[in-house]
Amino acid sequence: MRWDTLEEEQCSLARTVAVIGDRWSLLILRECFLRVRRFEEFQSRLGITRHLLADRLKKFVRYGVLRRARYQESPARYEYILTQRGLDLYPVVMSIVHWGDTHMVDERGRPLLHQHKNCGKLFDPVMICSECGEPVHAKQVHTHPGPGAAKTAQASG
Amino acid sequence: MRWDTLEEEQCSLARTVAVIGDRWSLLILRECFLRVRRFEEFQSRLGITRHLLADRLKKFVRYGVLRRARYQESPARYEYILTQRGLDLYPVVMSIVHWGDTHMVDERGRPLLHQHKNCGKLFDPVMICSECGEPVHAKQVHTHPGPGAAKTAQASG
DNA sequence: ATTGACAGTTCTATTTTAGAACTATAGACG
DNA sequence: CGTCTATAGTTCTAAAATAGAACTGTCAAT
Repeated sequence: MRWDTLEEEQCSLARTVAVIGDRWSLLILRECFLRVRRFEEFQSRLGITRHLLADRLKKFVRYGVLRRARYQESPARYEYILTQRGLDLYPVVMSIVHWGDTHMVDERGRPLLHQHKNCGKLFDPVMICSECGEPVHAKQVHTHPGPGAAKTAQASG
Repeated sequence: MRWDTLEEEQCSLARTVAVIGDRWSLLILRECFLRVRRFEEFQSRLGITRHLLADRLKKFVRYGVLRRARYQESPARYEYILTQRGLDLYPVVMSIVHWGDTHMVDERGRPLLHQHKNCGKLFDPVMICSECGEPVHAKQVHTHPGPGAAKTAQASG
């Protein structure tokens, strides 16, 4: 398997991994959700090399996760803003953060707390079933091939 | 930033990314949730090089995501089984799959459908607030420094 | 005695990433 | 006018990670 064919796989996980499945992409995405938008700010907060940052931002724009918006004329300056497609990655980011909060914190506790504006409380994300509303756990799920499944027996998810 | 210090960052996302934040790790994890447990089966399903597979499995064992269990004596043979810590990564995997199902499918549709055994229906994962039970979206969340926050202003999530 | 299954390890070539320097535009400073 | 700073990149070489293939060791079956 080559990485440039990853997005062509018959697997929604593999295709998403083609977009966000490397370390810098996920860290850049974190910054996006913390309202960072500009090249210099991404670079200085993350310590990423400018080369890679430019590459990853281009990739996100290409996949429609970010859009490049001019915020100033002469000299033209651009910032990177989450699209709806990018905002839809929020559950991915939050579930990653939540696993870290649960399993990777040190004795000092969580680095960041999340407040739900709607109810005002500090919260954790919970994954529920869209149909019955109950929390879903790995062992309660059966998978079946869907319409886009590969013909041959193949890993998909 | 060097990758070996990623897990020491004051950020639950960065620490989790140290565990699962590369392409092969996420694909291996997918296979784990599809009940794959053995070296040869991971290798043949994924096409990953044996070198990297051995490396990633060791890393998962080191982080407590998988445990290496002997399933046969003479010759000793081992398989890799999700721990509770590993099972807790299910929301991460499902949210990635769901984003792919929403934004990356081709005209044939989803490769895989998910059935919730409890209610019997095909479902999508939905992220809700643990406190009020309502779906949570990016723009409805405020973040605050927690007890484990770095002293200096720093990106965390 | 040979083959095959299984779970790795070891080796070299290629690709990716790190780290630093460089480019370009334009306003502010003196 | 000439220099400095801010911003958003691009280009270059060195180091690290990954790809791809071959090899190791144990034991059962033929």
